[in-house]
Amino acid sequence: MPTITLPDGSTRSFDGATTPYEIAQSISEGLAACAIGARINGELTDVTTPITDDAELKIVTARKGEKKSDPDALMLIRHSCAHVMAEAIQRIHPNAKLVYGPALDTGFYYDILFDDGSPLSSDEFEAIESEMKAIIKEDRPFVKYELPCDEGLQKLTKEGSKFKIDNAERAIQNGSSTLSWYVTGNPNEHWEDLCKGPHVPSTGAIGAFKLQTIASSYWHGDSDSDRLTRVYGIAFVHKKQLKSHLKLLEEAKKRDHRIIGKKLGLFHIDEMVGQGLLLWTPNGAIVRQELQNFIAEQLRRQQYSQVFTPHIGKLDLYRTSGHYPFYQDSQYPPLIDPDQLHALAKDGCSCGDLANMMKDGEIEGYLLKPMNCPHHIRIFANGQHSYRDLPIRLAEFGTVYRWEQSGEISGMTRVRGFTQDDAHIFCTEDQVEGEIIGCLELVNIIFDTLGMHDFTVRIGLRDADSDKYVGDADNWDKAESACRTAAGTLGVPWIEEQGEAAFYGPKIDFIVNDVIGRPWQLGTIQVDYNLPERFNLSYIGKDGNQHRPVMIHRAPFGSMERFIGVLIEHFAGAFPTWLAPEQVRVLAISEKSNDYADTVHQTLLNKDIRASVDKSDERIQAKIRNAAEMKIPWIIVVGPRDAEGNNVSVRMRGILEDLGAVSLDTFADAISAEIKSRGNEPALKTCFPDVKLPEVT
RNA sequence: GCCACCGUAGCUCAGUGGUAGAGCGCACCCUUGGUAAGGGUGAGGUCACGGGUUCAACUCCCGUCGGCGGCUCCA
Repeated sequence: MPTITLPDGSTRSFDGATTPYEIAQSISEGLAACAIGARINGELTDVTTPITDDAELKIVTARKGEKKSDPDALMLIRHSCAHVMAEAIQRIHPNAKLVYGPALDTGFYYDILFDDGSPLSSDEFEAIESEMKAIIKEDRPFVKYELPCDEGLQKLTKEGSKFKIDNAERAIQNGSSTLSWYVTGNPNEHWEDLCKGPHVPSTGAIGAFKLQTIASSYWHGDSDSDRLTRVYGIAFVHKKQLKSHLKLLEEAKKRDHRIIGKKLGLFHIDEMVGQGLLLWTPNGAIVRQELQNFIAEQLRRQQYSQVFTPHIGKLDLYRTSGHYPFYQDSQYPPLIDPDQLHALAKDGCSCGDLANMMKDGEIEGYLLKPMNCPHHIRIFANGQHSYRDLPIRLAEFGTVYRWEQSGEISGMTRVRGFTQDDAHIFCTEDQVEGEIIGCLELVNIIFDTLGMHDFTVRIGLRDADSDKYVGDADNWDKAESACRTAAGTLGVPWIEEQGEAAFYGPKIDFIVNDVIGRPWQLGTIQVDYNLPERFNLSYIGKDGNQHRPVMIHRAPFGSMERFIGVLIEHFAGAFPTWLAPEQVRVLAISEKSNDYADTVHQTLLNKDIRASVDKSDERIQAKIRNAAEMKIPWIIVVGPRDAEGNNVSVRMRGILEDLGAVSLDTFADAISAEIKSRGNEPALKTCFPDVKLPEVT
């Protein structure tokens, strides 16, 4: 007599074993018709999964008209669509070996091995899609059958797919008592796949789908293992959702910083200079400089001391810090001391010998710095420090170089040379918490000013069972609790991850997503017990004895490159006035107004506004369009009418029409105030108090 | 680093085994126009680079470099 509790709290009793489908039917035929799955006691299941005991039940539905579908419904549909796709692919490529095909938040994929020398190409998408459509049209049921593990393994062994055998073995290892298959139709007649499920009741429940891209992956993510072909797709309850999703993706692509960066002339990556080595072009340099000025201002307020250090340092420095040779694979090779190089050449040293010497660290020379900390440490170590001097906060926009894997390099977000908004704080154990809070305050101010509220905070804690960590347990506990307390001051949700700490201390990371939904770690705050030890740092305490300071590494925005890359996408290139490379463009109505346009231009320049003037012989319509395309926040149009009254006619980015005329001085002062206040005193409000900003930019 | 795909004018892209095209941009000319593309003319390309096949390669094959999408990695 199972009693079923529904999400609204109501209960229903049944005489014997039942299923979510039967329960849905008992509620209404309409509900049953759109039921595609269920959650039984929180677990996602088929609609046909038997219920024998009391349970909490949620019926997962997919209705054609709904605007937004239940995430559970999408998971079911996508997972089922992966099956349909696999069946379609195997119809076309009978020898394709299926590996693994899960649903994702963003769609689904299936990993497939084509070992008969006929790799899949996206040219075949159309053919696959039409097979899939046929399967969906047939509306064949997803039928589950189970076998005992040994019997199931026997069956798989007979079929001979090591991938499926592996999947089954993993399932058994994870505690499955049986193995299950899903047949798309009638057992022994139609296509089947080893699968834990759950699935939609029948293929017809897959409302709309599209194959997206073809990529590659490794079996088990192991680069020495089989290379698989991964086909990505997306599926929805109905066509309309698919259409709007595809449109969203298209819009997102337009925000891609690589596209906007080119169009707005923000940066350039040159084949001749090198992969992953970013050239900041004049417009991008302005954005970076403004942002650095802003950060530097905050650092001064927080009593940081700015330092400058060179881009290279002796290998010994990095031997002491441990960066060399531990991280050799991700560093540019050392610059060998010229004298030693000549001597080695004279001795007939081969390239192989040299490579081995480098590997063993037996050479003299310099390293392009992979981190700024060793230099900053040597600044601290130069001289004696009293506890009264602490904390000492050394800040630098320090450029570092790392040999990132060639396949990883992309746009501004993954590069080989980048400038961190770096600082190292040397403090006492008791000061750690306050210093972390200070770092987070800075993060808050800057994210807030930029309107970036969509980020995740992750605290990396140590794994209590591991002995890979340096520093004593008490200090770790203190530092970890300091991270928690500090994170609590941010006012955004944060997650804790055990075992994610660096070996030398706990950390706080900030993660944002780019337009394509890829997560990027921006900044990080890390407590470090290791380097002070390695460099034997000390300060004189109240007791007159030497004590070891604690170090905090913090680069709240990570690198200027990645941060601005993300920022370009955040603003879709439409930077707020204070950051915009070109803040105002003055358009002369005709040649007759060129002189006045020059006057206006000069007035703006005198107020430190980044303005330009367009005196080309285009019509005003074209000039406006050109300026708008460049996402310039303010366009002012000047003609004889304006010249007469010493006015300017104003257009603001984001508002489609002409706002009307305002006096030149009023405008210039208002823009100037907006820039100086970094957007806190909007010029629109000053010049046109009645105009309201549209909600969406 | 690995796999798939791609590389044609400054940009976006079309194209073919017989030495190349469009739109935008650029230059010049006409136009002097009050709020999101006025008109005309012209200049620009060793078709990424290096080999090979061929009577002939931008096109086919191999390699290198670079891009893109993944996988793996990111102190």
